[in-house]
Amino acid sequence: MALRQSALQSGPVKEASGPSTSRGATRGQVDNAVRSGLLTGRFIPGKAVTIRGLAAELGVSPMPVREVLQRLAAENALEVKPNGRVQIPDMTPARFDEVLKARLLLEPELAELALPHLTSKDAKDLQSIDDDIDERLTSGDAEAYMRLNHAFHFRIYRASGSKVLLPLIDSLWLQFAPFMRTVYGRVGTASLEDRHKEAIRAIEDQDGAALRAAIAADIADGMGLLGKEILSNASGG
Amino acid sequence: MALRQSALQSGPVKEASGPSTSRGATRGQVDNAVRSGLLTGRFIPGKAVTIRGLAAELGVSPMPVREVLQRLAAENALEVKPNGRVQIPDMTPARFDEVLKARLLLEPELAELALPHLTSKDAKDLQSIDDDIDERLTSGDAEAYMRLNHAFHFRIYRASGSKVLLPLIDSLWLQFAPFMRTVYGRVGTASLEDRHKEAIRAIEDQDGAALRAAIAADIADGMGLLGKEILSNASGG
DNA sequence: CATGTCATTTTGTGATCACAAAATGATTTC
DNA sequence: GAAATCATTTTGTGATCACAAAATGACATG
Repeated sequence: MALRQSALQSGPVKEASGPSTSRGATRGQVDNAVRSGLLTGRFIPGKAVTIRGLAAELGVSPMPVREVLQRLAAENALEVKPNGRVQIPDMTPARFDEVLKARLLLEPELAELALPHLTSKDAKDLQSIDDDIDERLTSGDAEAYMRLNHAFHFRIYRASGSKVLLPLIDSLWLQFAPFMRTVYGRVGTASLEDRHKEAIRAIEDQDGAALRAAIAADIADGMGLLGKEILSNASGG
Repeated sequence: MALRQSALQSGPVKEASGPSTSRGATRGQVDNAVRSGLLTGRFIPGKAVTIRGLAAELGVSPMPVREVLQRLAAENALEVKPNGRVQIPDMTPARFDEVLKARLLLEPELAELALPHLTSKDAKDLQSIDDDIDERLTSGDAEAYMRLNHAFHFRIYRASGSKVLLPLIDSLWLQFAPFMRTVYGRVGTASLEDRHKEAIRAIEDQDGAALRAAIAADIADGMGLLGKEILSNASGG
């Protein structure tokens, strides 16, 4: 089993909704399930993901699962090995450096692009999310923390209306999230600090340079913790 | 038909090679065919791509085509419309700006990362490619030019051994290539100038800053031509 | 002649099947 | 007892099918 805890979902994905819904609904459900599973760290790096297994778990046929796995493999969220097996890629120091570099190049940029579209209501929503995050950090709920941290960042990025940079960043998050989760499992979340409050302040002030700096610092801090861990575990199995 | 000229391939994709080859060979063939078709501009923006059509054209069943299209859609090289139809995305001014910005952020960076791995043999190969490019430019063979220009850039980028930045840049090229081709179809390739010679010189000198500058200038020049065109054709049909 | 309607065709989707490659585990062999 | 071998099971892949949604084009209607 490639999952950390229980199933991604208890029952079949479509059941009591009558004549189903729109085109590609099942694929969309599977895609969402796997994607959010990756982002919250419910998949373990190195573990294989089987088509039939996932299909059974989600109560669908292998077909939509096959397409979704190919899709995520194209985003480098999954790795298709030469024998066809699909697994969550292992993190390596080189890979980690690249992800960090790419994040630092793209995310501050997109945040600044989003800034003009961010209203004071957005700032309040972000504040609310950040409050939740603080709670989860102290309670040590890593999965909830990851979900909320993602929500915080992408609440900002999505405001940009970006159709190019946003998907690139999406791919990056899918790549480091599973590894991030394993680190939190080892060192806990208590020592985590973020620059969310500085980011919110920058949004309220509509200060582009400050927002850039806050996002960059947030990335550097968060990834710094991960970077230390990766060096101490050569091939963390 | 979504193709510009003839077929992507004349006959069936596997035929006289005995018991076929490795796992996922058919999918790989289809993927290569469509990918290189996109990069050389054989697909027209806005035109729909049908699964059965492509399958018939390549002489395979719809199955591997479905997976490949999903894959390319995940890289934003194709667009899955709400009704399930797959088409080559239309270029918009906003999209264009983002692609340009992303290219300028990522490609000079990756080029510099690749620099230490680039030998004098690579420089010679690049020189050879660039000579070919000059020929094609004067002869006006847009498709060959695009293929060679891609080969030039990615010969550099691939040397980095990157597993993260390279796929991101891959996605970007897949996004602007079809549009690029339509522009060349209108204005020709004669007016094209590039900074390839400066890049080669920088590689020979192992001068990181110079390589960055050459790549950035090459991107700005090449995309500048496209940018002027997009403004004069609101929704380029 | 333009417009709305309806039958026909095309297309994407999800499911199932058959097959070969690969992983797994028991068994044999040294 | 460790290692190699072989039968069994699991898994991915490509093909085919049935179905519903959507596109297409003919036709009727104003």
